[in-house]
Amino acid sequence: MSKPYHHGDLRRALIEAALELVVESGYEALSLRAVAQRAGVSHAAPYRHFEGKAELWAAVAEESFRGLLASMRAAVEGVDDPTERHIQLGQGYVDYGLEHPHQYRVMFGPTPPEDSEAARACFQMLVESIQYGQKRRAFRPGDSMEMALGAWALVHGLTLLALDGRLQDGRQLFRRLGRLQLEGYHAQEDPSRGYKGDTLPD
Amino acid sequence: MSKPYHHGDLRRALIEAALELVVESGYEALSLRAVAQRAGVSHAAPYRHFEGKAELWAAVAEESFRGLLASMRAAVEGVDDPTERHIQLGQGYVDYGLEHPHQYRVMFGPTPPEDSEAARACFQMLVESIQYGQKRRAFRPGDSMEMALGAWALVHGLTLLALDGRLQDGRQLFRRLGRLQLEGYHAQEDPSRGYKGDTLPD
DNA sequence: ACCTGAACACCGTTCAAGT
DNA sequence: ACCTGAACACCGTTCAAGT
Repeated sequence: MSKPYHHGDLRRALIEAALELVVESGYEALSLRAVAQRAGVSHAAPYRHFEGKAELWAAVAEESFRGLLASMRAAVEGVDDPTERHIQLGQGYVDYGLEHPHQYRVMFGPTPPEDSEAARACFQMLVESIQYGQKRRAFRPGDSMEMALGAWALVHGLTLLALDGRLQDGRQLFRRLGRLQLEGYHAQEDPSRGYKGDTLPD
Repeated sequence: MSKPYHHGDLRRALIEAALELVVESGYEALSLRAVAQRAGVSHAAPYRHFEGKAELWAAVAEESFRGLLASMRAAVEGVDDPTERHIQLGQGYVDYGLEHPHQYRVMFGPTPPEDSEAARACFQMLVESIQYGQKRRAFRPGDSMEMALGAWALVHGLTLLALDGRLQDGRQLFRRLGRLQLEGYHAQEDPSRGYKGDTLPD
């Protein structure tokens, strides 16, 4: 009989082993040979399932993006107010990064996955949160993708600065800075600021 | 006679060699052995001047932060209007990152320098730009360090997303998003938003 | 089809030995 | 004081050989 990781799913076992390694020993400890050893196969075996180190890392990143997506989804669960919802979404993002520092480094490290489905879904959540606020006329009209990129840049930047030890309390800081950014996003009645009610997208 | 790099400044020569290597061959090619070879010494020689790879990388990062500082200084040269000045400052930041992608990755890579004088000076420029705008009552009062962190997170996040190929035109995008963030920072006469003229710091 | 073991060309780091 | 050369324990990747 074949061993557990020979159920035709050594690929899966290697990803699991890589995730464990990265969580335990950090970003730098992730070597193909160590992963293979943990999975109980020879150091050459992974090459039957991945083109090389980069592809295994991309798989770990994809897996982690799914975790990020889940954290964002959980954070907005049942929140209806557009501003609160958007803040919660950012909070879910920052929280995931702070709680999974090594994985976050893999996700945005030197070898980011090129076509990550989960990463796109995360960004899509930000875009939809903006559009939701625009539909309710809580946020100003405008390019929702662009405004979402601004939100992404803020949470991404804050998360990385916090992980680099350049921030005191990234979580608390985000709550305040997120609200501050939203002040710029809020609908403003003053016409001199360019608000035009009829340019709202559907 | 001793060779050029033995002028008691092999340390300097190693940093130069490392910078050249990182610019030419990128972030991943930076190995101690390659640096030593380029400087024309044995692979063990660097250990007389640096504790190890991390310390050499930190030196390269410090050098690069000085370049970032210069780019920011040049960008605000002669700009008096607080809003324009702040936008220019961010532009100088983003531009440096986009023009020196590999160095930027070293600066904020897995081994960020712990006590970087130049990095502190960069952040200080952001803080002072906020305070300058507050003094002229162009920006709302509030914790200038916190507002500067928001600005830093935005430019840092945008730069990294652009370097990861997740953005189309980081430069143009920053101009628009920088202005959008500043809308939140602008002084607002509406008292319901918490503006209090007398809480301005000196 | 899938995995192994040896091999190759690299690493970072250490250390006795040279000048 | 400063550098070298050999050595050690690691890498990623390739490939003939085994089952």
